[in-house]
Amino acid sequence: MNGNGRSGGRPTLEEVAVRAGVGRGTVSRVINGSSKVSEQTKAAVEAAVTELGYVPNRAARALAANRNDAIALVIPEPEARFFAEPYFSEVVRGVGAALAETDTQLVLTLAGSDRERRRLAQYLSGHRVDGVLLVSVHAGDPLPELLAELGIPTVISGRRSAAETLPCVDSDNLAGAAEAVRHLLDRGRRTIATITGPLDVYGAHCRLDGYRQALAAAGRPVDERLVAVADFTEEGGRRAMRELLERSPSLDAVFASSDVMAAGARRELRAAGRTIPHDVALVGFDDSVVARHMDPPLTSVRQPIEEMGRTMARMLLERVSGRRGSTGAEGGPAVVLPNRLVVRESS
Amino acid sequence: MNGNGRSGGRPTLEEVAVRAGVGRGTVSRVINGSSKVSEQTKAAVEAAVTELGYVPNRAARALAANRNDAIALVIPEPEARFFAEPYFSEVVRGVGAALAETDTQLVLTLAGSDRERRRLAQYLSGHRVDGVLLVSVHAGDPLPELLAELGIPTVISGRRSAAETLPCVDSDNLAGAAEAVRHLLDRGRRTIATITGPLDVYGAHCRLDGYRQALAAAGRPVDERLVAVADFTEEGGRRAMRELLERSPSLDAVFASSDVMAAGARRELRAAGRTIPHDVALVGFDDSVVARHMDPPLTSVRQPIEEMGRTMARMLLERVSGRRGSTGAEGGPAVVLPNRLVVRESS
DNA sequence: GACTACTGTGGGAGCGCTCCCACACTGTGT
DNA sequence: ACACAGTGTGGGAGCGCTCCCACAGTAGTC
Repeated sequence: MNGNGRSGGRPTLEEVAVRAGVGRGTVSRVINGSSKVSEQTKAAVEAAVTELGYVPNRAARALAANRNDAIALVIPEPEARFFAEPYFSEVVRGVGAALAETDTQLVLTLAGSDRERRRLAQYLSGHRVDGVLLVSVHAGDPLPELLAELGIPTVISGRRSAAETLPCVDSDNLAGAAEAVRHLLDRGRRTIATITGPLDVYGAHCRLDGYRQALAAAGRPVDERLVAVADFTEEGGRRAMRELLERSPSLDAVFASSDVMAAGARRELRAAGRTIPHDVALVGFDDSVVARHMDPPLTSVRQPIEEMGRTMARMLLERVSGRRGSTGAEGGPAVVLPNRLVVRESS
Repeated sequence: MNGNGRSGGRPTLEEVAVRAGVGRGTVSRVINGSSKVSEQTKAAVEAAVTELGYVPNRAARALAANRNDAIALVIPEPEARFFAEPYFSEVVRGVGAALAETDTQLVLTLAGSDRERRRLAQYLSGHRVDGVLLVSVHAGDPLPELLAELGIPTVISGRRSAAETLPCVDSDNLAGAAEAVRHLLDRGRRTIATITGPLDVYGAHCRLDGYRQALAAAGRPVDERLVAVADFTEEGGRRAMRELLERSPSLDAVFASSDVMAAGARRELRAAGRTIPHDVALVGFDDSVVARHMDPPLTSVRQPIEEMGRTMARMLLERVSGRRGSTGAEGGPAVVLPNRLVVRESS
């Protein structure tokens, strides 16, 4: 009937100890894979554990050991809407995969509205997680600093600037963009325009740099009239495309810094009577659902999002256990993963 | 330097009590909004709490009260890939919104591979969460039963059959499909075909029923040659469309039970030289990104996914606290939320 | 034979809460 | 005057662990 009845309840470590004919301490040592337990007693304890179906009580462990065996994944809500598409679930999958081996929980927290952010800050101050994974942090976000003050290990995805101080995992935006542009050059395109994201976003900036470097490497001059700045939205992509067509009607290729902007560009190109890829080749970035279902299917730069998630989680776990081992070693390494161009019919 | 130094550490309830000049019990009562505390002492305690920046220790609370203040959202991985698109993030957003008010954590668990499912079962047996949210459960899934045995409150999304026994939240698939078909009839379409999902999936079955009922209500006979069964994939949709065109070349409208299948159908229609919507009107289901970015943009039935998430979470919280209040009231209510047709250029 | 030097092991203390019993105090009725 | 319920309140006990000190046992050394 009730959940914690006398003898029917879940077994405790103490009961395991009695069953195995050893002390509590010994059982604890076995459970935690600690050293210095004779093979014999270890076997006895393990037998008792399986017989009783013992599962450690997480709360008790957390209380006694002053840790949580949980990390938080913080999702900035408003953004999520944009780049949510496969991104979100892929990150989660990667993180989940990395965590599957450990017995660390993944706690999901949304931080969209200001109210939610305040709650989050308060939540984190309660030290209810051992570490935090931050996805797509803005340059001015106070969260990383707060976490540093609280001494909570943090890993972010995507550098906020070239001089990122926090441990982070990023994809090689520059190389990805460069590859896209090189691909267009290889296809014989001569006048390649680009639609960028907001340039205060570091990733967007890198993609533009990649565009420039690829052209430069091919000995082509970079015509600034072929660069249009947008905001990662479809409407923005559309507007940018309109501008580009006006400024350089002779363009024959466009590299958009996101699939969604590419979708906007495609609409505008169609409206202007240009066919894809015949008149204008189009390449996007993200390799999202949008890319796969566009007409024609969009060539796009694929980020290894799942792997980024996995890497982030692993880095964080390392820092968590590192700190537990009293090392204060700061100075975050930045892991940069390669991107891959997925060629489809649009180019 | 270290995280749990002597006097710099986070304040405990006891310290709050001392500061406020009251006993521990009283502070606990105030914190938990419990009854029977005089306004005066309550104010004093609250002052002490803010002065000290007190945040209750979740682990201690969980241990003492034998609850977790956490619920799990179980995501069946393989599926996630398909219907992940906005679905996943929207559910999470809804659940998160509902949880924001309480101080319940959202723990995310993936259950893709068999190994992961075993780990999950083991995890859940540890009673580490107060309740579980199950997304898209298959008819034969043993998880619900396991949870019932463990006495862990559960809410699922989507009924597994007409006689769903578990508390669940679903969208009105039948009515949504019927509305889509009615819309096509209103547009003057005469020969409306449908592409269904696998019929052992209850939701797919309902959508087909909606199709039939709408036709019947309009006094149209249901021609079984206009029904093609597919599997929710794009390729399946394509194949089904091919069949339909062969069997009934004169069709002038198609209702597909998912946007992805509609995308497949669209490809096949194009290949067959039919224009959309001029020759054939097309309607999908889900109102996913695919629908918005299709060419032409796809009319689709929108499920209130975020609200479903919110509702699920609320139901679960209710059951969790209900059970805590020792009521064993079983017999799950099924909440069915209305769908809405989003009309775009494809019809 | 007494010394140190390990290796395993048992179990006390304590983590920060909640639960609940006991104890003031107030009133009200006899 | 006495008993009685009712309201606030204090604080003991205990949740199930981990940490760590103490101690028994064995082995090697002077």
